[in-house]
Amino acid sequence: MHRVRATTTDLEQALARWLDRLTLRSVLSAEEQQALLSLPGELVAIAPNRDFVRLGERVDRSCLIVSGLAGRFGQTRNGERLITALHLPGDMADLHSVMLPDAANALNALTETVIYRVPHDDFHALGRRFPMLAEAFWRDCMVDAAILSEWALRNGRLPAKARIAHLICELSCRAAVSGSRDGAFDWRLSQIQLADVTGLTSVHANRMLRALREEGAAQIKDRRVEILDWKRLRAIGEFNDQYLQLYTAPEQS
Amino acid sequence: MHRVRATTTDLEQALARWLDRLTLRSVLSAEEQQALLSLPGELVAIAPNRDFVRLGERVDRSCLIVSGLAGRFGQTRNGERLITALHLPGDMADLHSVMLPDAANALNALTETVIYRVPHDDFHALGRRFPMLAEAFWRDCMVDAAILSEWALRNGRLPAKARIAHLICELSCRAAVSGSRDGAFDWRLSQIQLADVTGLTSVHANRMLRALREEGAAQIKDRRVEILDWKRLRAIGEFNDQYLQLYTAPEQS
DNA sequence: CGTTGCCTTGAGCCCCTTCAACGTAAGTGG
DNA sequence: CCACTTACGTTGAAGGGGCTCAAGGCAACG
Repeated sequence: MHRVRATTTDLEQALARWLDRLTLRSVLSAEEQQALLSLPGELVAIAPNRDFVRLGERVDRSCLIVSGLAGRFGQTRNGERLITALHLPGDMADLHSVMLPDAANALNALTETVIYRVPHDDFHALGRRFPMLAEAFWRDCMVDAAILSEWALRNGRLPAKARIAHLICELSCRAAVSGSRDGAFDWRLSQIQLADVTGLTSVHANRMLRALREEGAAQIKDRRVEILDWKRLRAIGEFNDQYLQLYTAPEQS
Repeated sequence: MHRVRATTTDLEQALARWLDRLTLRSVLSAEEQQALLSLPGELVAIAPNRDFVRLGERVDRSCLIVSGLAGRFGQTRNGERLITALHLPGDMADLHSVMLPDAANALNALTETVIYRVPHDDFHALGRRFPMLAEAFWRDCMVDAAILSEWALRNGRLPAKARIAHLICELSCRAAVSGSRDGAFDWRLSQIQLADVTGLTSVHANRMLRALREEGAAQIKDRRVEILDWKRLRAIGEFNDQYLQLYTAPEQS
């Protein structure tokens, strides 16, 4: 973990994406938007497979994912792991820590990842100065909670193949490849990590990926996923993007 | 569903409990506390097994559980259900709907339940007048999210018996029977509902309950659970109450 | 050019499900 | 007070989805 220079455009892009996420569901004035984009912080590069928030640690900053991919990890006594959240560039991965600074889960870089650490104090200051921003933060956290709730249902009640199909659909939507649904996008998850997201073993995840490939739904190759038949994949995963709240018209409240 | 009279003391108690929940983690002035206790609303009794928030519905009020027990339900295409949250008296079951009014999950009365419907407008007004209350609301939602995250881990990576033991431990803590851990408390969940919480079938939930009874960990009888050996139950369920945030000293921020 | 991490495939087993039957308690209407 | 219904709990037998264990392949990397 070391400080990073020369990626300011990446940072601007990530902040802009987060702003997009917020304005998708909350109404923010130009001044509020500018204040958000001016949040101070520190760019840090994290090596693959390293925690940048450790379990039980008390944190005083939240992490915006600038590039790469991050996961929230839970772990049982005998070392089995479950990933309870995935965070793409433009996600404020642990905004919740502003309210609950004692990390109940570790945050781990699943690939080479660059994060931007923003002090909690600045969120508090911003929220106090602009109540609508405070609302937007709260709302953003609730979207993450809605995703988690969907994951609980998926991992609790869907069979293995459906779980994987569902995840592919979700990441396709969140990566905003949209437009043509039959397309391809970056897939940085190893099969081991995929298994940790879906509550399976990597052996079985592998077999289910094969099944999805053989029936022409989707295939993963060279760190990319190709969606061969969106409708079929969506049907297998019983996927409905409503919970992602992507089309919630923000309302003045 | 009909209006209710004559339970004003129950209501006061439930509001007081919710206030306790909040002040456990947030610092609130006397004025803020009074404002919270004065929240307007409507008392409604819900018959067992009835939804009081329907899937997809747009809601404009949040529900405080006054008495009874409520569950948040997810459902797969072929009708399998999963309960992703349980709410006891004193819980504002869908405070999150203040930020996301489109219900992504149904809320269901698991027993005869009385709720107190508080208009979203009043939360907004309160949050604007008292920023610390807005923070307390946000924080309260994050505690529910932390519980959900733990449930995802439990249902995704623990075997059946451990899942049930874990749930019993959690509800024991949340019901605040505390003090002596080896004790008894109300248990209103049928085995079918227990299975829907833990992602099992009721048949297997039944067998695991028998196992827990036979090894002297806990037993359920006549709508009550008796914890026979707290340490053993806790070990079986790999339970650690940290995620419940019960001992988080509230800090001035 | 050995090491390391990940993907792939096979064989056998087990936890949990499915299916089915029966018991019990509470409620309901005659 | 008694048939009838309904909901829930209990138990057995059999099957399957996913796990475990094991081996081997490939690509990247130092």
